[in-house]
Amino acid sequence: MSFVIPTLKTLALKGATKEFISVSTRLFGKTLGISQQMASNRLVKLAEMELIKRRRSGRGGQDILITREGMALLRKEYGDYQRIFQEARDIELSGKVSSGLGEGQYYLGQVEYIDQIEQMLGFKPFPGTLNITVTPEEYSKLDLLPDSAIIQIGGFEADGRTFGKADCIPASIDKIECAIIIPKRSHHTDVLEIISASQLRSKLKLEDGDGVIVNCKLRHCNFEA
Amino acid sequence: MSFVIPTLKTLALKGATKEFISVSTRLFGKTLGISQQMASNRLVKLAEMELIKRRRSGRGGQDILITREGMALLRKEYGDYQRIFQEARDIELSGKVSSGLGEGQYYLGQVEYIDQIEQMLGFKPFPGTLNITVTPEEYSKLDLLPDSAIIQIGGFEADGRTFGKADCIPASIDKIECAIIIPKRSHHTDVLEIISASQLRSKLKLEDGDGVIVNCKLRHCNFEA
DNA sequence: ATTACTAACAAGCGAGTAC
DNA sequence: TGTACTCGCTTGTTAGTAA
Repeated sequence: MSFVIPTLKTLALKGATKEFISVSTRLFGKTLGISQQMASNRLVKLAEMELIKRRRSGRGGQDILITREGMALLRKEYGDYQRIFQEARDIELSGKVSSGLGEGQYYLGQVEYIDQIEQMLGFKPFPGTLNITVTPEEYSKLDLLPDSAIIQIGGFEADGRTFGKADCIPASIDKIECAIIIPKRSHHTDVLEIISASQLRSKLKLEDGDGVIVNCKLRHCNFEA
Repeated sequence: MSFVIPTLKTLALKGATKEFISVSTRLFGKTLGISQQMASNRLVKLAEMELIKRRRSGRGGQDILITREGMALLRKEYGDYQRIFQEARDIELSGKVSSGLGEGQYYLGQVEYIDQIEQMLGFKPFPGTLNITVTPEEYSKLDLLPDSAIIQIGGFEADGRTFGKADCIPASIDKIECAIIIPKRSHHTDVLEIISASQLRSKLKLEDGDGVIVNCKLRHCNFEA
């Protein structure tokens, strides 16, 4: 699957990031230095992976648009290069405090999750989340994070039910240590759920609609064991 | 050769950009999701291509450092992503006017070169170059340019001599149209040679040591024919 | 513990071709 | 024009192993 990134990148450079662009397999193959057949094959596979959307256009042609997942892949790649050239400005997400129970809330009622969070993040979470509504553009900044910045919370089974996995991203709000928690299954793109050792809403005197900035913590990545 | 970029990128993320880092083929393979043998193989090939430098370190280990050529490759890749995410700030190189005959000068005495420049760049070059001394860091910004921004001037033979190729990059200085000319063979990393329709030195009233900024022109890239 | 060879296998690729 | 299938050939990959 080593062709995925270069192929996607080439499509992105042609402008398939925002709208459908017309792509012929012959010309596309030429720009990639491969045959028409392989170009066709790659587009088929990319479509199967749901990294691009394809649409037939009159007399045999086709139009291509990169999906959200595809863009997330490219954005992560971009983040890598920013880090290489040390222009990785800190990743900050800004949004507004909002009410409503998120799914992350649910995690804080399960002992297995609480124990994992305490062990992995170093604090015992307050049993409640602070919800922050962000724009999809802000949300997509999370894709810039390297894998090393993401802490996986494992799922488990209890009472015959399965409890899913979640990603945690260590962060801070107004210098207060916290973490973004993202349940693996559910894909919102507009609300961040924040956990912390204390109740952030009262500690920071936040009310619905107040603007907040979440600073994601980056760690240096080393070889894995 | 599709492994080159991902392998180099991984090494860069580990810190092989500035100094030798210790790399074991087993662990390196693990981070790349390939076998120890393949990791070894890739490092050998990267070294053959002179994209990395290798050095043995005690009891079988090895140290890796990415070469200038390797970094140039990564920087070009980085430029692509900047363009995808539309954060491609204009590429500007700043330096100081200097004297001395550059090699580019030589091109402007050959009719075959003059004709090509006029045809490709749209102006008949003044028979002399403006030399601009830049830091290696500034110079390396040229690696961010996409291939589509670079115009190739072909070589030729005459009088039993071979005359080499050159790259031209359309640019401007103080809104005056010009181009950077880079002979293919010679690798300076500290002086830019500028050609233009008129004598820039007199037109812009420049003297040795004056600071100038060269703005590279980017064109939109489309599918090639 | 290393690195890197060889041999067997798998995956990637392009030519030819059908639609 | 266009896409995409099958079929050989080539290349990439791993296991086993030597150093």
